[in-house]
Amino acid sequence: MNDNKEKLLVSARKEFLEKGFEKASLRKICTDAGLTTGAVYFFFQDKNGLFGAVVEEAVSKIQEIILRHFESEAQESFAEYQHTEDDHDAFTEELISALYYYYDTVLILLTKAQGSEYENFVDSVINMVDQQYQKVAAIYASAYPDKKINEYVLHWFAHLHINAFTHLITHEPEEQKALQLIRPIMNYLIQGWTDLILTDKSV
Amino acid sequence: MNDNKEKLLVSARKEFLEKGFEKASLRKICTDAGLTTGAVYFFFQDKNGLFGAVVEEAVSKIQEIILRHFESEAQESFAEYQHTEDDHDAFTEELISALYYYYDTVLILLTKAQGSEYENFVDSVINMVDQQYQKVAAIYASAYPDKKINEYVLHWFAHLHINAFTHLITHEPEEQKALQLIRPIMNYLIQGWTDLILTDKSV
Amino acid sequence: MNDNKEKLLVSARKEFLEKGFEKASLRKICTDAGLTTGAVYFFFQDKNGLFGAVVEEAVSKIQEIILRHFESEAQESFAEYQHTEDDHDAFTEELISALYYYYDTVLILLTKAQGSEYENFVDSVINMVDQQYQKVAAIYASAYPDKKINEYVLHWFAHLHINAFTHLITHEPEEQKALQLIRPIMNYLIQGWTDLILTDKSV
Amino acid sequence: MNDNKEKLLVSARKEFLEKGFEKASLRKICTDAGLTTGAVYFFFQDKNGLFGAVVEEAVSKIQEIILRHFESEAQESFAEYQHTEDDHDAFTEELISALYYYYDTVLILLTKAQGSEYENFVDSVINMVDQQYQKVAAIYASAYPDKKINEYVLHWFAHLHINAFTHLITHEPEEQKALQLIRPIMNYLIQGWTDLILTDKSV
DNA sequence: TATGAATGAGATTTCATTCAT
DNA sequence: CATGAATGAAATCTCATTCAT
Repeated sequence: MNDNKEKLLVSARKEFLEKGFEKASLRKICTDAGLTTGAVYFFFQDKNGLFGAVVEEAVSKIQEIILRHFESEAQESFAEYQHTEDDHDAFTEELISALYYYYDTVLILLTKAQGSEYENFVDSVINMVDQQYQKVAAIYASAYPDKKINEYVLHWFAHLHINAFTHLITHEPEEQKALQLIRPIMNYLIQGWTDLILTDKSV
Repeated sequence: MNDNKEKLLVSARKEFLEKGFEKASLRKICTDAGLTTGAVYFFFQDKNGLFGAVVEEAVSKIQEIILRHFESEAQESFAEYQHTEDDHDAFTEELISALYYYYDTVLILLTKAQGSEYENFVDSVINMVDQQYQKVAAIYASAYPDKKINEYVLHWFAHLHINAFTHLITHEPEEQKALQLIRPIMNYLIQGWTDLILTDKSV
Repeated sequence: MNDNKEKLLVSARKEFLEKGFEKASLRKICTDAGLTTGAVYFFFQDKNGLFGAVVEEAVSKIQEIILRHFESEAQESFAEYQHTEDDHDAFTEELISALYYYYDTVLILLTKAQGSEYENFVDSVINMVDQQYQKVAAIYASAYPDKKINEYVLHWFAHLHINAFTHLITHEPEEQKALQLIRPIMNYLIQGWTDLILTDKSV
Repeated sequence: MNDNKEKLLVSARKEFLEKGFEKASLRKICTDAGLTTGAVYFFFQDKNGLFGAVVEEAVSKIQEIILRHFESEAQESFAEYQHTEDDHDAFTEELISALYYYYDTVLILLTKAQGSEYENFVDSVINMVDQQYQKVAAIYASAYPDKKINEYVLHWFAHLHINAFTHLITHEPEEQKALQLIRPIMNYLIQGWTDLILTDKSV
């Protein structure tokens, strides 16, 4: 890849992390990269395009991990589904690993994307999770005909699931510690699934 | 109170809600209120001052409710503390009531305050909760000498407690429904306290 | 005199001294005086009028002292003129006394009047001195027919004479010390008169 | 150097000379240069930066001349010091030459810099002179043990020395005439040194 | 491939002044 | 006698974007 493009990406990541998308100055990004203002427009469409280039690898990796996990879940029968705790752990670990691999970028995505085309990234991930949750909940529901799904709580849990990760990466900079911290939290979440999301139809 | 000041406040609230603090245009706020740009500076210090005037009532009401709840908790012995579920419900209801009373303003505070002097409002509330949690946890810990406190999870629960409310108000516009939704969630949170925050010292 | 008018003058003097005429804020002046913005326009024409009211007493006193001194000089014959050193001392003392009596106001007049109708006050005083110097020089010249007047130096001396006072008041806050300091300087100036201002016609 | 930058500098110098730093309008400067307002911010940091660019060459030239003169003085013994009148004349001429070379700019610096980063330029020059005067006075004092230094008059003479130049350039637009006028004045100043600055200790 | 220059629209803010009451 | 409200014009500055070279 072109040297200057890489320099631009590096200083852009730095600037976005410091100032956020909107307050980031293209002039400063270019100066820091040893280039001039117009250079950005050779390599990228515009400010948003630059931002996209900064985050796209992390974005697609994260999406890929989540999607893959969901697909594997989807192929399981309900009976199998009960025993996928190992899968779930593996998924959590892989996700954590990716989040910390792209640490700065993920931070940008989570806290500094306002105004950019990725400002809804977290929401979109939550939506993905939400849809998956709905599918899984439907399976559960068909297995327990006397239970019904609490839609709102289901949404909240999708939110919570992702929030557990975002809170972690914004508060614990070390991956190893993060891994230890996330486990009891995930268990707590799983427990909530059965306790909260499925409620008695009679109520 | 002056008529035009009120108009200014109304159109400011509208603009802040639509665009967020930073992208909100004073020009537009004033034009919408039928005034000229400089008028803001008669009634308020500056853009931040205007924002403050828009949110201050809600802010102090919310803080007052939380603080009052914490003080009442502080005056209870540990034995009593076990039986304060009613208090807790009352607190939750009062808070929900305030949040929905100041619906738009709360939404601004939660999602549109970036760049203003209130951009850390949610964090400051979480901190208040966090400190209270630490006190309560210390009481628990002294009651169960073989348990220790998981600090990170404690922080996360403070975050979660507030998040339960913010998620609610950003996803459920009707107060009555909100009240029904929040109850099982609060119970789930309380359960987490004993399950997650206090762990065996031996581990 | 009206109480509020007096208050206005006091806080105006303070503000002008701190910020200078242009940067002084009428709003602040009025607030400090416990009044509102429009009040100034009842008592005074405008900002310049207020400034004028602040300085006028000092201005006319200073002008009166100088003018009176010049008039007394004008009534003397050349022979007498040689012996007016005492007069000169008395003048110097009276001027110093007035300058320190109106200390703050004089400071404003000398260093903070830019932009006001009095921004040329010092220049106008220099002009008065200059004109007097021209008269006196003409008398000298007619007494010494082989000498001619160096016009530029004459101007500069007028400037210097005043500058000696302005430098003094801007650098020495105590009147007594000022009086001691000014004497040798005045002597030095007087000496320059004969040495510098009148030069040989042949040259 | 860029054409438009030069145009900007030219119209800025004109505007600063007419209105002074604070009242100068960037809009007008840019319009006069045939550019838009923002253009200034490509070439310069801000209004102050533009002002700096307008005056910096003159400033450093003037400082350099004064500093060089002081250094050469510093290397002389007291005996030699008595015979440096030629040096002094050369210095005066060089300074006058520079002042008139940068005529407009010097005028700006002397009378129109209020509010800019150069508003204390004259004072800083006076300070330089003052410090040099102190050194020289100390040499004199050690040569005449029965004399003491009059500090205030010393300061005033530093002021006067510079004032002689500023008065000249603000009142006499022709360099040749200026050169003729400054000589007797400098002599008068030198004479004052021995007469005024050193006084009998007994007094 | 990149530069350097410049645009143009917008932003907030300041302030003396006016005027109905 | 004074208030309180509002104006309106101007100010500096920021910035993504464009484009000829």
